[in-house]
Amino acid sequence: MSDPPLFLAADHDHRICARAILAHAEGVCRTRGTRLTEQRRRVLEIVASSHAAIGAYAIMDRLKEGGGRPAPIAVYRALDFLIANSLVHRIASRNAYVACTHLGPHHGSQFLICRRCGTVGEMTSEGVWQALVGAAAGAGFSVVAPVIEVEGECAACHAAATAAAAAPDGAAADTVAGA
Amino acid sequence: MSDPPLFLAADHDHRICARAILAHAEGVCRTRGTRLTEQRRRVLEIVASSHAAIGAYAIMDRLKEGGGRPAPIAVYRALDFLIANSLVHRIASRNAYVACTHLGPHHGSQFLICRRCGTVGEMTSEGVWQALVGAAAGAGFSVVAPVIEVEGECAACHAAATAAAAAPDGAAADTVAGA
DNA sequence: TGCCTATATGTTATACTATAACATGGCTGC
DNA sequence: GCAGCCATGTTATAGTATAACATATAGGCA
Repeated sequence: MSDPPLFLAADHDHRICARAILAHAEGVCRTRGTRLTEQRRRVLEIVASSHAAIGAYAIMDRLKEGGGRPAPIAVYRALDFLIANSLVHRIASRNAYVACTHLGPHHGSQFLICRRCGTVGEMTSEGVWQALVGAAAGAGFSVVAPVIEVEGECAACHAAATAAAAAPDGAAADTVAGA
Repeated sequence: MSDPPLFLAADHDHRICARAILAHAEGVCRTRGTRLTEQRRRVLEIVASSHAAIGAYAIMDRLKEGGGRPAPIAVYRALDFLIANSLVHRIASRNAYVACTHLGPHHGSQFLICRRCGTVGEMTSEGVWQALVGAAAGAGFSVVAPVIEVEGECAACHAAATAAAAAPDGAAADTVAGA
């Protein structure tokens, strides 16, 4: 079990992540005979430009920076394609989208969404899957497509918040926690 | 472990469910000193009128049948109150709402949504919770508010679909499965 | 090559979901 | 009564997603 960490340090070189995601997408499309068109590629690049989820209209705004005047439907079409090919995931609880970082076959991811920094970690826990399928089966329910999106705190933000709370009256306290 | 079944038979007397939900709501409000106003009660009645999730605008339409002309915000305010008091749950993956049927204290429900009949079963599996918290902790993530919404098939619909698929060329096949 | 077809994109309009901002009403405790 | 809080009314708008139809482009095949 040498899974890569779900949450990378804030100062990691994100270009490496983005490149890996794009390279993977090209491979997937080549294998399946589908087309990673310029528009789809640009949407994927934008979605993959950070580990936070991004909304469809924010994607559209980013596309406009490139000079075009895309309509919402263009973004949704690209997202539909990317989601159908498991290159992007929809975060239903946020109406937003993240690039898939689990670059291999698997059934069902769980998304860990940090409430402070917004970073989304994609987890594929066999234990969670089995617990869920087992519990559902106990109710006679057969699982098809689980949506598991967990709001919480990533390690870095949790540590920062804890440190801020412990500080007696430091100026840093409200820059992180706010409450 | 004598939990009530998550999915009741299609022909169950739903008035009993609805009455229990309303009675529970009255008890909760009495205990907390909050007010189950007429508007909130009517919204809860509508949400509790079936075990399927219902959208905010469908609730509004149902309210109109009663003669009023409620604005969307009125429905959302009532829903906010009901959700804050754990009397109603939001199904993020559907932008819809269901009445809480787990009438006691608990942390985090899992929702099983039948793709055929739309019925939502509310499950509170300790095993799923522990698996999720444990797996998240392995990534240094502390869980605050999980959203677990599982699309699948309830036992009744699964049985009906299986029977239809097994029938050689029965007329009933496409009335259930469609594909 | 040139046509044909399937797929992708453009264009316009609209549906669906949710909230902001401010005014009004009504209950409760003094 | 009235002060304060909570709930509701009213109007407007923000945010998310899709329908319907026209056009363009890539790639296969005669």
